[in-house]
Amino acid sequence: MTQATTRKQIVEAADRLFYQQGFEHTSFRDIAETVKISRGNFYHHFKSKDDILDAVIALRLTNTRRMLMQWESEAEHPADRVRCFINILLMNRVKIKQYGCPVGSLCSELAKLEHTAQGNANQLFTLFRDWLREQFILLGHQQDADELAMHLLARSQGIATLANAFHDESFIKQEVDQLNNWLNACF
Amino acid sequence: MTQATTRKQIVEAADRLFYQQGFEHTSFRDIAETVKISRGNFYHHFKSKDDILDAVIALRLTNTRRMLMQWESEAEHPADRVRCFINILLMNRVKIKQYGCPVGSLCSELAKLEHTAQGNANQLFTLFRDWLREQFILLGHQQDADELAMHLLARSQGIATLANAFHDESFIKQEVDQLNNWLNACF
DNA sequence: TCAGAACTAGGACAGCCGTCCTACATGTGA
DNA sequence: TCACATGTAGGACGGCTGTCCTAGTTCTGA
Repeated sequence: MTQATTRKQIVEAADRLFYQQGFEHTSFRDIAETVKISRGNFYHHFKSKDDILDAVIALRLTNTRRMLMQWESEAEHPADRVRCFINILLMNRVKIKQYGCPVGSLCSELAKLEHTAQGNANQLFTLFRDWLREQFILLGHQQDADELAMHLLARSQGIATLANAFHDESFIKQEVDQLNNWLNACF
Repeated sequence: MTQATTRKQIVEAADRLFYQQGFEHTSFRDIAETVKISRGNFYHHFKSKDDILDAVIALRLTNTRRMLMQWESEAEHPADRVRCFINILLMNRVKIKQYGCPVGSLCSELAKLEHTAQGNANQLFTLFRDWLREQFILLGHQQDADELAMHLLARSQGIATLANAFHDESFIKQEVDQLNNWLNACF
């Protein structure tokens, strides 16, 4: 197997496991068993566990950028683009119910660990924040675009946290309706 | 030192450390150094680490109940009581910026660990949920009291998560203003 | 064909984890 | 005063952690 594919498999397994079990709670053994690779062999591809975390965050950043670009091309009207964002709560509701939001839970964990990768992980939030702000500007909210973007991000985070805590999918639907109403009142 | 005081010290130190560093990331050594007690000596007071977690959750439940009762006695009008709830975001804004919400971050972590104490920790959320629902009923929202309670809880969680991720206190103030406006529109 | 790079397996390593044990100190009530 | 419960210190334990090493295999290009 080429280096590229093995490395990719490791990063993708780590991505999944970090989301499901948390970064600290996921050991090299867990990843090794998933990828079916020798435990001591990671260091040919990564120089430390933190290095894997960096790669996972980089992967998520790339995937997120791609998703945002796709939303832009799929939906012409900025309001429809924001609706795409709101809709991921619905689309991922089963996983959110089980594991919460991948961005929020990672940032929370790294904050508690005082981990140096905090800044990198927060870039995931910043990506959404900047993109949403852009859309709100296009909707005529030059003054309060960032405030609206942050408000929407916060609402989404709260929905994910409570849906996870109460293991309740229907709460997501209920709140997504309210978010769409809120958005419609924005323009 | 009597058993009661040592036990209390352990629980209070664990409470603080679990909040600041997370449950898994906090070791017996950490707690032992804080309380200045021998590491192997915990088992005279607790039979396992999970046992300490149970005691910490019990402590938080007691403190929360006391706080809710105090709000009820301090504020006659249900809207003012809900304002007390909203205000803890402001009062605890420095700690929230640093460590997030103690309830939300604990529940998120335990969910990822698939820990048996998940249910106990969620009781903290339920405590607030039931109490808020009660207030909304008194405000004349018999039909959607629980929905409003969950909505407010989710908003608070989101605010805490983002304030923590962006290390931004001012965002809390900004959103608390919006929450108060939302509450005023409720009755 | 063959040298050298790329890759892998498996185990050694130091250190930390939660847990448990034993020996000792302290306090308390008869 | 003394027996006994209560509380404590310190270290042993098995197991897991991330990291590193070495020996062997596989691949690749001249």
